[in-house]
Amino acid sequence: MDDKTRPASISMPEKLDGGASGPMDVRVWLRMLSCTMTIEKMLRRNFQDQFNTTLPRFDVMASLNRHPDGQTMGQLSRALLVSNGNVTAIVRQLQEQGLVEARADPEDRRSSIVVLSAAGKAQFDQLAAAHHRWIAGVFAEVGVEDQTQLYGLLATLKASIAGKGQG
Amino acid sequence: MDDKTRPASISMPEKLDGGASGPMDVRVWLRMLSCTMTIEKMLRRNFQDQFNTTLPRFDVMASLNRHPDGQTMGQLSRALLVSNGNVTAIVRQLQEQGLVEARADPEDRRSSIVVLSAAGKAQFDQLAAAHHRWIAGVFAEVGVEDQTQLYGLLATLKASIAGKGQG
DNA sequence: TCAAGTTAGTTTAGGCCTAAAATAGTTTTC
DNA sequence: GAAAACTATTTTAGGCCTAAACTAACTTGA
Repeated sequence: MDDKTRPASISMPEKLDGGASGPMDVRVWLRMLSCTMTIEKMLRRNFQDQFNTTLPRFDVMASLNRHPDGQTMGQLSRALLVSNGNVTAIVRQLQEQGLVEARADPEDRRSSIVVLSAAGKAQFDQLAAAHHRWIAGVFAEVGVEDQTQLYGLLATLKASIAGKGQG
Repeated sequence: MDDKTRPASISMPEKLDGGASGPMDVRVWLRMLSCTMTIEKMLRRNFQDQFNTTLPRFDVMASLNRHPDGQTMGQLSRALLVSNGNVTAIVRQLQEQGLVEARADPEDRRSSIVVLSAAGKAQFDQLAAAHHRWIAGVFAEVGVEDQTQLYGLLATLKASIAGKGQG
């Protein structure tokens, strides 16, 4: 295959995380975007290569794992912040693989309640362990103090975002 | 339209940024992911609503703006960390709108060199100004000290990522 | 009651993205 | 100089994602 098709799997987008030019807020944003995209890309690739699954499917399974009684499509959509139609497609795939099951909602015939199957739960445990290993690898050289500080600063950013409209 | 289709435009994915459970590194990752996705979503929506364009197209234009002599498809692909085929499609769209031009590479007939057109440059200036306003809005309540600290911590993370393989 | 409005979910059209295969041009090596 | 290897790019198949249109079912209120 043409190996140039695939960007280096664990390198930073140099041009995106521009050196030291421009206003500080934009520089922070570009660096955060660059880190996030790089990690996300690594996760996607690892999920694909090692488990033949995808990050969005993992996200759905993780959400269902936190809700043993199941969730409706709408609850999944809101929890994961993806569109309703998108959830439809992802859940359908998980259903085809027997990883989740849908049962009728006794209180609302429009809804069905999606739950992790036994097979899904078993697979999720493996996925979650691997996911944690991968994240730990990425943060290996960030001390726990720095992690805590980062966590706090991101809370500040999160609050700032919440306070802002569209611009 | 069904307004539930569209997730709240500027809220956080509660379930993703889980409360205070799990290992610190995963918590940091989920919070960073959540902030990044929220900001990215806001940018996409604003680009769409206010300029009828998209973030990837802006990224290509930004890269070309930094390279007045133009870039080949491969250079764009590497700079933006997206696949070659993807660059092909985005550049084609920009070409159709007259925002970029492609000229033959005199030294390699396989390549063409893409440059921002005059119209493209003019539009980019507007887009960049708006982009900066939006980012400034998001970081409005994050003090410059905090921004600097965040920038440094992300550098640490970036170095940690670079030091790690696939897991 | 029953029409109007609301809500849950699916479908559709279209953009983004990747990996892999295919095409075309360039370089290397014998 | 020609075959082999390599490189730049495009094409294709398929997953992710959204907004908007649509269907079906529930709720409300006169």
